[in-house]
Amino acid sequence: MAKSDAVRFGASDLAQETEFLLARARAAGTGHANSRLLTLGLKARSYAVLSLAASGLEPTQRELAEFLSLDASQIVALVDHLEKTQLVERHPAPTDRRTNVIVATAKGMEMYSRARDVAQATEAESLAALSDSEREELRRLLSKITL
Amino acid sequence: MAKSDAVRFGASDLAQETEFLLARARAAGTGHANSRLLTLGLKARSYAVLSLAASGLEPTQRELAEFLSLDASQIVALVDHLEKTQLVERHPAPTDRRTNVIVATAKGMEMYSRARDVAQATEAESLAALSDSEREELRRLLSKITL
DNA sequence: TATTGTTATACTCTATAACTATA
DNA sequence: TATAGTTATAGAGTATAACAATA
Repeated sequence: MAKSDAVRFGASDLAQETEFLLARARAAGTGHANSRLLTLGLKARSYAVLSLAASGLEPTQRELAEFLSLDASQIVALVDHLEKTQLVERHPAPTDRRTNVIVATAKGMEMYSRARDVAQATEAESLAALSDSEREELRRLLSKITL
Repeated sequence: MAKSDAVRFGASDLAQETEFLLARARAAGTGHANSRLLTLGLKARSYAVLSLAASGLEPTQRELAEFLSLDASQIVALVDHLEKTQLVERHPAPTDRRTNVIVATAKGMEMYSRARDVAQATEAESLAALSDSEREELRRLLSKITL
């Protein structure tokens, strides 16, 4: 049985469900991104944290948890790792001593620059079947339902 | 700090990445679907298996693994559970005694009918921000990159 | 030799609760 | 009382390798 025989299920009810297509697309996309980013010692999740740390927006850990749909305790582990590799730092917030603001170090900024190139190349590959205007439309629709 | 303060990151580079939006949309969608389907004793993954079992396409376990992007060993557990609750049956394939074909029982067909209604209602809710034509366009774009 | 289904195992991810220090 | 961060832990999801039966 050839590996591509399962394409016949493309006609199934399931394959018409947007939720299923969404899950399938992101499984493929995240898999791709993880294997590429791994060459830089990052994964999709630590890349996301690094990106926000490098944004200049000075996110707190609580904000990272909310925006990335992760639990606060997971952010601790991710920031621990990024801090250990000296890509980000925890800065005490001047207004609230309970709060840490996460900012990228110079090394982190440089790593982010490289990682973003990798991420964008990966994305282009994942969306290779779409035209430029279709990619733009997909992004528009996704941000409409998710932001 | 109010919970919705993290929307300010909507302007970040990360929020412009399709991969990130994809991951976010499916996390919300699968979460929704799981909690709704749980009232029927199903999850998104067992619903997907049941759907294909009920399709009349007679998938093998290997085909289920491939089409659902899951490992063969995970299919074993999912089919075990669905078989234990008498929603599907393993039928020996006439052409190859190694192979099982997974088919829905009468009870499974009836359950699928109800579960599909739930899944479609959930999907409509997840995509509430989109017009009908936008939903159709999103589905078209996703199936283009994933099938 | 290769493949289907199975079992076992380990690793990652995710969710929960409890604790501390601050507010 | 409530919140930010932390720790610990358990459950779910995922990946890998090895095995028996069959091709």
